[in-house]
Amino acid sequence: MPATSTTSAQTGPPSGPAASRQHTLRERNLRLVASAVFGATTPPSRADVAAATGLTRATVSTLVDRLLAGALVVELPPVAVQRAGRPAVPLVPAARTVVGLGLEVNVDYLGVRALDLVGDVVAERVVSGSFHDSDPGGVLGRLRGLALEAIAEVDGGGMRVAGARLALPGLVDSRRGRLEVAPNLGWSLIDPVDVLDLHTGDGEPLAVEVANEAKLAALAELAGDVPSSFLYVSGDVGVGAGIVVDRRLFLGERGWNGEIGHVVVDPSGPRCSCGNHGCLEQYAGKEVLLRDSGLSVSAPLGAVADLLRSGDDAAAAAVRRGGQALGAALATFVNLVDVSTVVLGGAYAELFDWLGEVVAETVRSRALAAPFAPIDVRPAAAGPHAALSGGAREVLRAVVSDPAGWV
Amino acid sequence: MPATSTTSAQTGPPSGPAASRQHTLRERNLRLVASAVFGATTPPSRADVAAATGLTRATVSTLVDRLLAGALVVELPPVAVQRAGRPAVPLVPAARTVVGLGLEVNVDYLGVRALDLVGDVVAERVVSGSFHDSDPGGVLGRLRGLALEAIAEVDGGGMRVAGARLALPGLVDSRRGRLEVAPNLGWSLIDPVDVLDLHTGDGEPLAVEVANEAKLAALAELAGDVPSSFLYVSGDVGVGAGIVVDRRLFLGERGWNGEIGHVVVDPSGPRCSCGNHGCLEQYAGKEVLLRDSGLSVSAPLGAVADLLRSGDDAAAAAVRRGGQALGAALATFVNLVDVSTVVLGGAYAELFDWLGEVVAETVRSRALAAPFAPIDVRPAAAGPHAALSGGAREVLRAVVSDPAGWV
DNA sequence: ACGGTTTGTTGTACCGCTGAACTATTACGT
DNA sequence: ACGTAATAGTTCAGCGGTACAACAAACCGT
Repeated sequence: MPATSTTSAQTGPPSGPAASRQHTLRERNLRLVASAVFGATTPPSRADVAAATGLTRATVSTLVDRLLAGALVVELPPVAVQRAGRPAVPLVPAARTVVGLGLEVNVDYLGVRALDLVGDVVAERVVSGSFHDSDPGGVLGRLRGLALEAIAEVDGGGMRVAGARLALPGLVDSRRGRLEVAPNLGWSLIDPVDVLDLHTGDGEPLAVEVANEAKLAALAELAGDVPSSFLYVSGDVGVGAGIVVDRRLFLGERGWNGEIGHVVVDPSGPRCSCGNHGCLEQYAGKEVLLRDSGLSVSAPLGAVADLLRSGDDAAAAAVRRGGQALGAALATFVNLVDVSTVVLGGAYAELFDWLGEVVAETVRSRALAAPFAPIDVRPAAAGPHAALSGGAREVLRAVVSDPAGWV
Repeated sequence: MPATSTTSAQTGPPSGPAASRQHTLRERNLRLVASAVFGATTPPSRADVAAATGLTRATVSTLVDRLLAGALVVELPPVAVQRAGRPAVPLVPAARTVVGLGLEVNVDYLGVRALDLVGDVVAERVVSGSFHDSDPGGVLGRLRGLALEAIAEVDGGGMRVAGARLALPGLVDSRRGRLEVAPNLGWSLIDPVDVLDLHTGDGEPLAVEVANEAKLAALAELAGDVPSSFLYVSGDVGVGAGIVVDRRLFLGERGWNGEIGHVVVDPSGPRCSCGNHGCLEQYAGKEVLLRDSGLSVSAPLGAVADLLRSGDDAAAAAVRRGGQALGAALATFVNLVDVSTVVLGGAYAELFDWLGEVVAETVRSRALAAPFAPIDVRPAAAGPHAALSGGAREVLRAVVSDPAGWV
């Protein structure tokens, strides 16, 4: 439609929320029903869903039928409950029908993981390596190979791939799918989506969105027993964070938030690569912890844990110093965004037994809201390569929150 | 309805989003139309609204009729535009029909302001004073008196009061309407809504919500030409902030975010009342700026401006030091929440001519995202007592975003 | 004066939810 | 064994709300 150059008002094009038509009701209620089924602790019946959502059983029935047709939900055999009345048909997320793909390139590994709606891993490829100052094209080509294998496997099982998320350790413009800079990879100004050029089994182009690694790892925590709002801190060479409020990522203006690694802990401290002095990374970065423990910066973090277990003084001091710095930076973080739970992931999860208490004490003594709402510091519950699961989950969340597009 | 003790599923009560029925469409589209009229730069016609929203002219007509009936919108006389066709009827927000009430208790004044949908001030009462370590009951009683005067005035003009927001300089639990603590007032654990006990002209109880002063002041900036996401920093005795993303306040878990005053600028700095060392308030708080300029801590801030104008060295040094500290803290803030515009309000707006450049330079040199998206530092555009306008605007925003409740 | 153009209104069709009646399937009491 | 109560799920008329198309209103240019 050409611009009809209607004059007068400058209300602009339909930019904001769209008009609600009849089918908008369908979409919204379909999402409501899907959320009720996917979010329930016990497989609910249609009647349960009706009670939980406020819709009538009639409406729920038609909506559930649609979800069944789309293979997002399946019926379990009616369970004989000791009670009068027709037995209920439990509804559960469908296994192995629709999957989300998580992709990741990190400093020491790259990988792919496919999750289905139940949360099961249905395909996975992870390879270790060292990707410091690596060649983006080559590395992404390898990742593409892994992804194609996973897609083929998933496709062979008769499943559909709903989409993919690529996790990268750097500043990502999610909107344009562009990596601005990833210092630890030595990458800058890359359009990884073009390089990956992924397609589903039937040739359709596969939607790949790019996001920061720590933020997707944060989302992986939602699979476990975690409050609806928390900070997730991913300790690695760099230190990044994801802010989750109400089970959703808070991204700020462009998704470049959570850069806790460059909170200045002490302006008279050592110089950081970012140009400032005394950034958190200079106290609690993985390489610093290794070095101050008397190990090689390329050693695995488990070596520090081994030293700590054997009572090594240098390692204990390094971890103590790092923990205090991390606690101080987290107190600032908590004061600025107001979240009462902190999840320590990555290297910090591995060292939690020695690090947790120091961090918790420091945060609690410095956070303003601590007297009113105690701050919980806990280790990450998601397994290794959390960003893979987080990315896959995010794809599936989009499916559940807009089932209309998949039925 | 008693708990029917239905067994099986634990989907719980209808807690999340409610079911969408036919009238949900109405509500949503009514909001859409209202937003189109209220957000337009030029008074739009029904046809313009239809084009902007994607609704048909028929639907827009019926919805506009409802807004006209509810006196949220009025028609202007058709303007003879030099063009073929029937002249359009411009629609504008209705003046002096519905008002929002902003209330505030601060350290050196208390007041009430009533704004109508056009943004005009239709009633205002502000009294100066010193409320350091004051008696909550007495002060809130005085505020109640001012509010009653304003309500009577508004009511006499035939307007309806849609609600009220109370701004307080402290930690507020917005959900429960409770003030946890306001150090500079010397208040703690107050339920101001009960004390105020406000009613509209026709005896209905008036909904009063409590919020932090800096956050409401931030919302006042939305009246002017400001990007949709920004940080607002309110410099006074304490230093607070509001985070606005997408023209909405980001509140974190409980609305206790933005406590930039206690970002540690230098851990070897002077001790702060919060228990830490080297908090921003110890460098850029109003009293520190006055003291370091060689003035009494109770002097008005204009005195510092006078000294600066006359080229006083001590004042210049104090402001320079404060500006650098503020810039450093803001860089941390920007790194953690990702917002590319910083609005300096309160004392900092008054001193912007001398402070702005130092702050901007410091932020730009330290914020990680600065090379990719330059950070704009600007003075607040809202007038004095910004929180009053922000609170009133917030009430009206609620009306516009749910017009169904007011027609 | 008359066709062309844009605005706003009227009436019909259609879509999706509700509510009530109906069927299906179990438990329980006699 | 049989009827009654209880619960789950389905069917169908009714109704609210939007779209679409036709129409009336008010202006322009020639």
